[in-house]
Parts: sequence; C-alpha cells; structure tokens
Amino acid sequence: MASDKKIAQKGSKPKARLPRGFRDRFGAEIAAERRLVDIIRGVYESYGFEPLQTPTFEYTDALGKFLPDVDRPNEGVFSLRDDDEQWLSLRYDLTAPLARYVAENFQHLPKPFRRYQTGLVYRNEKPGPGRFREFTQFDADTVGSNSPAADAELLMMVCDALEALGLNRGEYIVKINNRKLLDGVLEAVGVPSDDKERRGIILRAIDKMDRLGLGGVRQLLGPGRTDESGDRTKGAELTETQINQVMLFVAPEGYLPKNFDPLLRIGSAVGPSAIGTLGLNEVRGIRDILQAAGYGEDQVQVDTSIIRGLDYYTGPVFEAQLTFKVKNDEGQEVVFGSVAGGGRYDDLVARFTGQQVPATGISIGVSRLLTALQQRDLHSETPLIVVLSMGDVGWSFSVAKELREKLKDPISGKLLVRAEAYVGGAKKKLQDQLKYADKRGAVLVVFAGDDERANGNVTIKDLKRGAELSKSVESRADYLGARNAQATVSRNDLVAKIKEKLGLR
RNA sequence: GUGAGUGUAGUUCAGUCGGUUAGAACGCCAGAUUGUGGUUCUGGAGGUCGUGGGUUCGAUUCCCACUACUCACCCCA
Repeated sequence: MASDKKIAQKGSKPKARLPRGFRDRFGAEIAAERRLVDIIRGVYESYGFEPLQTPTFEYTDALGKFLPDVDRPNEGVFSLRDDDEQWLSLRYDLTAPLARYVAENFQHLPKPFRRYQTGLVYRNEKPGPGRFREFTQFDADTVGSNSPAADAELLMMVCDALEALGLNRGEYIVKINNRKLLDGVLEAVGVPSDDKERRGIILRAIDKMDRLGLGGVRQLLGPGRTDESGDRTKGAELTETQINQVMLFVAPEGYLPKNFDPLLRIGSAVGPSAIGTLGLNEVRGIRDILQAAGYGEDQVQVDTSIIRGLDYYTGPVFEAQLTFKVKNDEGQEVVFGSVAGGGRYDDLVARFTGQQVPATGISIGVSRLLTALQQRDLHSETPLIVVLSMGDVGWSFSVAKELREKLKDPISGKLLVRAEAYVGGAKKKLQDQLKYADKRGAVLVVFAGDDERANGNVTIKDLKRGAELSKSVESRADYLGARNAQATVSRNDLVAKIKEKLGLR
C-alpha cells in the first residue's frame, strides 16, 4: 500500500528524540549537581555514615510488596523479564534496595547500621513540569535502632547539609510529625486503626492541606469532593464533630495563638489514647535531643499537618522545606516547598526476614534542591579561560598548559580555572575564536598570537567587562575603537595578571 | 486513569470567516571588520502549519481519530 510505503520511508531514518519524562544534562548543570552532592556527602561522612551502592535493577518481588496499590502491582515501575523468566525492575527509590541489602547481609552488619546512598531512581509515571521518570536522590538511613536519637541525628545532618550548601538560618525549616499521633486522634474520634482504607483517605486528605485549603480538606474528610472537571474523589465519611476534632489536631498555622506549645495542643487532641501518647513521647524525645544538641525551633519544628503519603511510615515523619521565594520558568515567584522527606519505617526489613527491624531515613531531592539553589547563585562555576592562537597553535597550547598548572589552590591542589586552547582549526579567524569563547561563557581570553610571541608578550581580554563597556557604546566608530577591556602584558607576568583579574591569591 | 485546553520557523507567538509565494520578534548564518566576541547597520538561510483520515474543485483553516504538551483532579513507594 502506498501509505505503508510512505511510513516505511519515513521510518527508515529514526527521529532524534528523547523518551518523555527523561532529560539530557550537560556541562555546568552536571558540575553544579556534582558539587551539591559532594557537599552533602561530606557532611554525612563526617557523621560516620558509610556509603552504599546497589544496582539499579532489583528483582521485582524485592520491591513489589511496597506497591501501595494492589490493583495495579506493576504500575509505577519499569520492569522487564530476565532470560530466566524472572521479573526485574528499576529501583524507584533507595529505601527498598536498602531493606533488601540489610536483610541479605544482616548478620555481618553493625547494628545500628548507618549508611548514605545517592543515585538515580526511576518511576514509570506520567511526567510533569519538574517531575521526571529518572531523577537523583540522596538518602541517609539508620537501620536497627528504635531510639529517637537515630531520628534526631538524621535531622541534624539535614540541617547541617543545608547550611553547608549556603542556606542561612530561617531559609529552611525541617518539620516533624508522627503517624502515631494521627492514629491517636483517629482512635479518640472513633475511627478504628484497622480501618486501613479510611485511614488512608484521611491521611491523603490532610496531606492536601496546602493545595486545597481548609474547605477542601473538610470535604475529603466528610462526604467527598467533586473537582471542576466533574471528577469525584471519595471522602472518609466522617461526621461534622469528628471532622472538627481532626482539624483541631491538624491545626493549620494561624488557627491557634502564636507561641502556643504545639505539644500541649496535640496532647489535648490525642486525649487518653495509648498510641497517641506513644507518638507524643516520640516527638518529645526527638525534640529534646535536638534542643540539647543545639538545634533550635528555627531549624526543626513540630508541625502536625506534615503527613507524607507513604503508607509504610510507622511513626515519625520528616520534611525539609525552603522558606524563601523561588522564581519558576515564567519568572513568577513561587514557594518552593519540600526538598527532603523521610520518616521511620519499622516493618520494611521484616518482609524479608520475618524479624522486625526498626529503621528510619531521610531522602533529599537533589534535582529540586539544585533548581532552588541555582537561583541564589550558590553555584559558582570554575572560571573558563580560552587561549586564542593567531599563528603557532602549539604555542597557545603551552600557554593554556601553564595556566592549568599554575592556577591551582596551594593547599587542596584544586583547579582554580579551566583553561583551553582553541582547536577549531578550520575556522581560525579571530572573530570566530572570540565568538566561540563568548558562547562558551569564558571569563577571560588570552591572545597568544605571533605578534605577542615575537615580543615575549601575551594579551589578556576581559570578556565580561568588554560586554559591560559595549552597552554604553552608541556608534560603530566608538565600538571599533573600544579596546579598553584588554591589556598586553609580558608572558612572564601572565599568571600573576590573571590571578589579579580573577581576584585569586 | 478522569476532564478541559493547546500543537504554525531553533524559541516566543501572530495569521488564514476554506483560495496563488504562511508572517513578526528574538535567535542563527554571512558581510561591513584579512588581529577582536559583546554595540550598530545590511543581507541570508530556515516551515510536510503535530500525525493519519474525512468533507470539499481546493484544507494550515472545518470534522473525526491518534499523538505530544499544558492545566485541574486521581495516584505518586
């Protein structure tokens, strides 16, 4: 058929395209993420956490039990069949592989076992703006301790890491809550804790507080909610009195007088419930340790509206939020929200061993955090210098080599600049070389031409300053005459002059 | 998964009440400038109007399906 032929011809050349929900990363973005990861790693290692790497694939059944929706067990993960017919899946987080690792190596590991891990994880979900099917997480977990000390330590580490990244006090806040408190409230309200379905609905409803507001949450707790597209979300069918009690517990900001100790308020909402009291004690335990260790309310706060959707959390839950405004792609200011989350999951390892092992962890969303930090210029790229050649290319390489060798931090030995010689031989007009340097984002350019070489000189041009100066230039004549952002210096003074220009010691 | 909206140049968007060669801005390339990016001026390249089908003498325009994206909702380990 003619149409088939057309399709076949069309299909003979594959279209260069990216699978949806995935992205390419390049250059400065990679450098920035690497730097961020290095800083977090430094903090975590300083606490004595050990690195762990696990493969990106796991047997599906090792992950599968965590799938919350039993009706769609393979939804959300990328899976494939191995040649021995067994199902493999790409990891969707770093917690499930940890549970598998601990279960497999249980007797060899020190307890508590404290490890950190960073890497790519995969989710086979509908991608959206800022949501991808492949992204980086940075986790720290402690397995084998039920002490609030383990939870408190993770929170301290996250605070330290955020501050090591350059955030000031007040620019972030780590919030803590406890699932047992909510269980206590539900018990006090008269919803039995084994009513898993209703409990789930209530959890998810409270989690939507920031988006739907008080009214929306109340609807979801009661009869349910119909959105503007006519889609109906089932509610928890609580009575008005029950809803009021739950809302009192959740108590969004502004509901109660400021400076009212949240623990007192929570205590009254939980009432005499045993599980609620347990939760209260856990929260208090974590808070006391943090305070004694010098972490204050300006860093970690109790907030009962923090829920986190995951079903597997059994007690404390954590969430780190940024408090400053961040601009989105359209330049509008938005509150960025959560950059890290976690909690205690005491039942995870038991799936493999049958033996209950307490565990707690926190995960930093590296990509999200990076997006936010980039706007604050917390990532300064290592300056790039391009050496241009007019004549002997070999000489320009010797200049670039000298820059690489001599512009190093005297203590750490880290490179202070990146220096490259121009290698685009076919187009060697100076104009092209400068355009290239400009496009590369070079800070400085060094002219290593025959004229300079003959006189034992070299010319340094400041591209950034040149661009500034050109803004005030009106006529073409002025523009052509403007050569004031550059200077010819003796080759012997090259390194010293560049240090001076870049403000290096 | 549900509902709505949008797909026109590399990008952001005009436009066609169905009619010959589909436009702008920015970006890109070249020249003015044989040792100067960034300013300015001149010129140029670049589009199966998302894909497939239908209606029609004729479809980028109207209709249907598909697909991608955006928004809201469900879900999000």
